[in-house]
Amino acid sequence: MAIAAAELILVREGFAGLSMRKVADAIGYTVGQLYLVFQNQDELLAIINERTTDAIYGRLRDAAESRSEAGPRLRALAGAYIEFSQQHCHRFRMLFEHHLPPSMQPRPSAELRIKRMFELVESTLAPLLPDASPARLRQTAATLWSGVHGIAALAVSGKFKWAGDSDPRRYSDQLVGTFVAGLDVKT
Amino acid sequence: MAIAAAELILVREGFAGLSMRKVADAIGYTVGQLYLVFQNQDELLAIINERTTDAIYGRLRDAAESRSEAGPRLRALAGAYIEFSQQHCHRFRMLFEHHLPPSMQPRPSAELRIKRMFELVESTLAPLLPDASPARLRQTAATLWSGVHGIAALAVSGKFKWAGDSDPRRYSDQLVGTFVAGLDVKT
DNA sequence: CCGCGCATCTGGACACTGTTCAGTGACGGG
DNA sequence: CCCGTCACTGAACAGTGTCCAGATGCGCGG
Repeated sequence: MAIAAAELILVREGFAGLSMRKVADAIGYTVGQLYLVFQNQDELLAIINERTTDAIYGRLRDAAESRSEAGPRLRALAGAYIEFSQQHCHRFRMLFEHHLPPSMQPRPSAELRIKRMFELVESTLAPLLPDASPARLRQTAATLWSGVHGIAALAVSGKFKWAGDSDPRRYSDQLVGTFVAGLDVKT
Repeated sequence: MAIAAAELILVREGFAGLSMRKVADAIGYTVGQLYLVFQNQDELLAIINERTTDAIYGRLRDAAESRSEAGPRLRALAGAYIEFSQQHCHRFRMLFEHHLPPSMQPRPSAELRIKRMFELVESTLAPLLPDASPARLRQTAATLWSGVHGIAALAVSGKFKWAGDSDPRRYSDQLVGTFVAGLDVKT
């Protein structure tokens, strides 16, 4: 399958080294044939990104099931996200660094997957905010998860190098822990 | 100057539309001449990124001076960061989405600038953690700032669209506010 | 078994990218 | 006036995404 070959190239050579000709060569196809299957390169990349989103979601779900209490569960979620970003840094980076041209709108299935991920965070966070309105719960989940994502993004970019300690798990644990503690204060 | 022209193209056409030929044409140079000034395209982009970092630093410093109390000051810092990312989304995106090839190591001045930015956050955070060790202070600053960066990054990518409320300032205020409240709990 | 029609696929072509470098031109000293 | 040196040019190379005229193969009617 073309998608599998493309993912292999992505993992091995990174986002910039992923060209249509390489994918075609890898599976014995012709470039032209590839354009009969995919509308253009962006569609292929978008499909890979959806698969990456699925993979992340799977990791998060597994991590959530490993703990029952809300606090540790959130920490496990964040840790799984960080870990995925480190292990599959090229796939992770492409997911957030590749942008569709304005002429192409994202496929609806892609937005569904993002929504599903946020909802997982939301439902994990819910027990900690029993009295919050749905809107507030959603906003809080988005805030916390953006923070976790920021740690993953900067870690993957190597911007933490200046700090002697470069284990991003420590940052995510501290972020989730402190944020949750702060939530308790306000209730 | 070539850099100014390149920044103009970047702002108008985005990161992907910034080619050496366009820069050369814009200032009446020849491509070859550009390669006498810059070693390659990556160096030009790296220089622009340094200027972007400077611009962000300036905004943060101004924002820090507008408030005296630590809490509001941190909120102002985060707000300025978010605002910059929205106003100069293309420059902001290139700063974090363009990666030097492994063969090129970053210029030392670039790392200095990043360090300077983190130190600004650190010194603003210091009054809230009077008893913390320098290492812990540094880690806490990195954690908080990564979170703020995550909000900016996701907002610029349009990943917040699914949430009805898309004003990223609200997220940053909540993140900083809750995080600081959480810090108080632990002391 | 032959010949025709159709769908499928191919490989080259086009416009673009970063990068290099042989050659052209201008300018100044003898 | 001639020659040397230097700056500069624009063409060339290898790569990219994308498209399409034409070849190629395949099935079916005769």
